[in-house]
Amino acid sequence: MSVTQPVRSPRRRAPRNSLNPDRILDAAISLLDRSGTEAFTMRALAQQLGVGTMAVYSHFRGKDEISDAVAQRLLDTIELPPAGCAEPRAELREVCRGVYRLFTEHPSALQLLTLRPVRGDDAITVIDRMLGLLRAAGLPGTEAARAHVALMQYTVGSALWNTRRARALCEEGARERVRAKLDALPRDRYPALVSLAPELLCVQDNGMAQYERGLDALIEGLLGGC
Amino acid sequence: MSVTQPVRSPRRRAPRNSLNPDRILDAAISLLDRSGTEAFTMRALAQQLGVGTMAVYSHFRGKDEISDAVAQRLLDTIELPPAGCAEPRAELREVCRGVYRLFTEHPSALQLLTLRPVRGDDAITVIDRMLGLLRAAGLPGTEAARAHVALMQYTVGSALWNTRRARALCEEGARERVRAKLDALPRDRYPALVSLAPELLCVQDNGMAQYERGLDALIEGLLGGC
DNA sequence: ACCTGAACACCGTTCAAGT
DNA sequence: ACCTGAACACCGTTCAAGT
Repeated sequence: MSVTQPVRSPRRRAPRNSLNPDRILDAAISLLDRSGTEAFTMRALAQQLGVGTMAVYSHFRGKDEISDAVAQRLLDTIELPPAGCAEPRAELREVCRGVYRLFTEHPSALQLLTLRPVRGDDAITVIDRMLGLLRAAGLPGTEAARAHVALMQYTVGSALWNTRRARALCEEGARERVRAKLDALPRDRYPALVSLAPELLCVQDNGMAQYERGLDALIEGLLGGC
Repeated sequence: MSVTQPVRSPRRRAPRNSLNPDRILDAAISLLDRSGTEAFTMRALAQQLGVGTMAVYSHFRGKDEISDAVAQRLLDTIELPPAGCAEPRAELREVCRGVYRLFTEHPSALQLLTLRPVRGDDAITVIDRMLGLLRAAGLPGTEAARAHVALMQYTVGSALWNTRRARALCEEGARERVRAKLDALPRDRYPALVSLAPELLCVQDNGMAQYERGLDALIEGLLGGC
């Protein structure tokens, strides 16, 4: 028997300084967006970078530090409307939509944030912007703070709800199973649910539209007659 | 050298049928509440039950099935107010508060739900109840479905936000670090944030009160003049 | 049938070593 | 300094074996 060369990836030694924090974060985000938090592994990350597993540790203390940096970087990419582009109420709406969009476009960012308290995970610019708009809309200080937190909570909850649903529907025959379950429900025990089942399914298929409806209601309730 | 007995846990063979699904779920919930999802391990679970790791597999297909069952069980323990105890609006509020309370009392339940799509994770009774109340409050079918989803999203988001914050504050000196960071912010770049920093911190220290404020606003916005 | 330990294929990370 | 593979202490789960 002759000695054969290894078939799988006879990876050469990576050239010096080919790796840097930015390249690592790019790869991490792409990996997370493509395959989710479960597949986000130091080994997978290194492989995507074409580098030995331990090479990453020269640039980050460990996986947690990478996760923190990813979260921070994504939060900083939230797209905000130009300042003063509309009346405060409408502009506020746009800011919230920007936050929602980020979280639905990067579902794993949201998961990262929920999994573990993240160091310095504040989207400072966004917070300041929202608070300013709430004050401009006529809310006194404490009320503005309260309203801001409520808006963020609703936004995070909506994004989470929708990505969860999206993931669940990916499974084979999930839609049919839900349908069958709803149809099998005793009408006399759950009258409202059974009669509104189609509406419920339809509403949830329309993530962004549903988010905006609730957002309008929440803003209306928070700002009131201001 | 003499052969010594093993010092650590010379656990006897567990008596037959001492284990059952309910006991396992109890242990799982207590473990999750006490130590969080990170410590929720098949090995830790078995140890808490005083049993070999593989014993659990005689009752559940695997960890995922246990997680599903835990989620289902917790959702079924949501405490609801007696039906017809108040006018629909007030009763609806109570139902939402019940959902919020469950999620803040069992933070890991929320994490379980966000980590993975869970089979049959519907709190059927709660959904039916909320839909019924929304209709009783005067909303037409589609609007009731929309409102229900919005309320759940806000509730989940609030609970998540607060447990996250609670966990973050557990860390040594976390409070001081946040304070310092806010103080170090340039006032001219983030005027609203800097001036409202105290209010922001205060609002977030008051989870349930903040939740109820936002809830009232949301219900107000959703039901409007109904 | 129910419970067991050994073993397997993973994971994050430590360490000593190469360049 | 940056990158490497081997090794360690974990994890969920498969398997063959005990009672």
